[in-house]
Amino acid sequence: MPSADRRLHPRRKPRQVRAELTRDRILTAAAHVFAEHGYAAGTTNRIAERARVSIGSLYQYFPNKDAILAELLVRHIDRGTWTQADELDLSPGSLEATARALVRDAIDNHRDDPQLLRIMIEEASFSQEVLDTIERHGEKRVGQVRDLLARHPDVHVRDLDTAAELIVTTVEMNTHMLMAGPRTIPVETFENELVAMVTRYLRGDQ
Amino acid sequence: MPSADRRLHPRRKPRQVRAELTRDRILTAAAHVFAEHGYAAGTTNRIAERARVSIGSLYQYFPNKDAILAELLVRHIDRGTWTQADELDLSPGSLEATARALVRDAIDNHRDDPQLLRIMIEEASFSQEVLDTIERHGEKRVGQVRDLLARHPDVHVRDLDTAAELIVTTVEMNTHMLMAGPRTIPVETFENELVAMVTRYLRGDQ
DNA sequence: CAAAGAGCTGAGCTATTGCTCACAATAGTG
DNA sequence: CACTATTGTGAGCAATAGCTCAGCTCTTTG
Repeated sequence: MPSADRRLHPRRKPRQVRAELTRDRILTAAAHVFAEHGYAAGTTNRIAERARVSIGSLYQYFPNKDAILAELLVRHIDRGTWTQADELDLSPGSLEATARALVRDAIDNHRDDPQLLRIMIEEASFSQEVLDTIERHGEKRVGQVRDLLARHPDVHVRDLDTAAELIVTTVEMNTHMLMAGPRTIPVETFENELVAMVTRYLRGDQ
Repeated sequence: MPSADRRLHPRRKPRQVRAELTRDRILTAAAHVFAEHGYAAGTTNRIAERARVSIGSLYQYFPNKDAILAELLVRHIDRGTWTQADELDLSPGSLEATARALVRDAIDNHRDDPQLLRIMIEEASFSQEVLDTIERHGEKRVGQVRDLLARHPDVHVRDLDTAAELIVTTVEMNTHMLMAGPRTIPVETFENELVAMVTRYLRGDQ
């Protein structure tokens, strides 16, 4: 299992529609296989088999296994989450609504394929390039939340940076746990409590 | 990589001191190797090498690779954490102290070897037997917290069970994130904010 | 001290993986 | 249609993993 292969870009760019289709089939299959078997046990041969594509074709578009997961991850990140946060009500008294927006965003983000996201978050040992992408994305989110908190009149916390980091992790991870495990708590209950937690923390009236 | 081997118990029980020593050496080495290379790349040969023990000896005490991580995990779980929670002050006004105890507990639990714990939490694909152990441990903790909340006069939340689950996950995961990544936030600041969050949530004064 | 069993060794087996490459099939172009 | 570029194939290679086993060394015991 070669771990430090830096080449993540396809060795051949698709020029015909057929090729683009094959690429997509591979990615779709990979998503299913990774979600079902995990990253380590999700072999490239299995992916090719599931995509009804020869193993050779797979390696025409992806230089190695890591690149497949990387592409999957980048696609997931780029696919417009976080669109709601810009158009938020920042007037006094709207803190709970703001918190709810954040929580909803996280929940939506996990709905598509919680298993695959689990793999991507937990199992993968990524190359530095991909790790940087994740890191940047995380910082971006924290930054956005920080700005949001800074603008909102109802927010009273000691340190904005810490608060932002804390909130992002809390919302993300709790949602993650809820969707990953056996659904023992109804989603609405969960959402309400999580929103309550974030709201009360941010409001800060002791 | 056989994944569903149910036999987790050693094939030979140590009867001489020498054997017990070897076993411990293997476990210690495994902890280091897993922490350093991750689970997948932490090969049994590497573990044996680091333990200065032949690969054959390793397989006399552990039927397979999974069993090693399993033992490591069980040991970590069994090693008395959570001792503080029983002797807590439950009088009115002590809510923050209670929350702080929970947070401190989590932080202490991560101090020994955060890397190894990271592996154990994230990377391992465990057998059902080990998963059950983890599950039971998690439920136990949530149960303890639930009882704690039920007893404390200052706690005002809608649903105790959800609150308990939420708190355990939040405290655990935030701590986990803090210790795993590059220490960007000082521990005291983190502790204070996390305590504030939990306290305000539990107090529930809207 | 000698027999017996516990403990230990490591070359190497089996299985599997990520991946290559020589070739075949198909699509685009004059 | 002929020719080229693009796309697709899959047997099989090299590497490496987990793990076995025949036989050695060390402890214990009488």
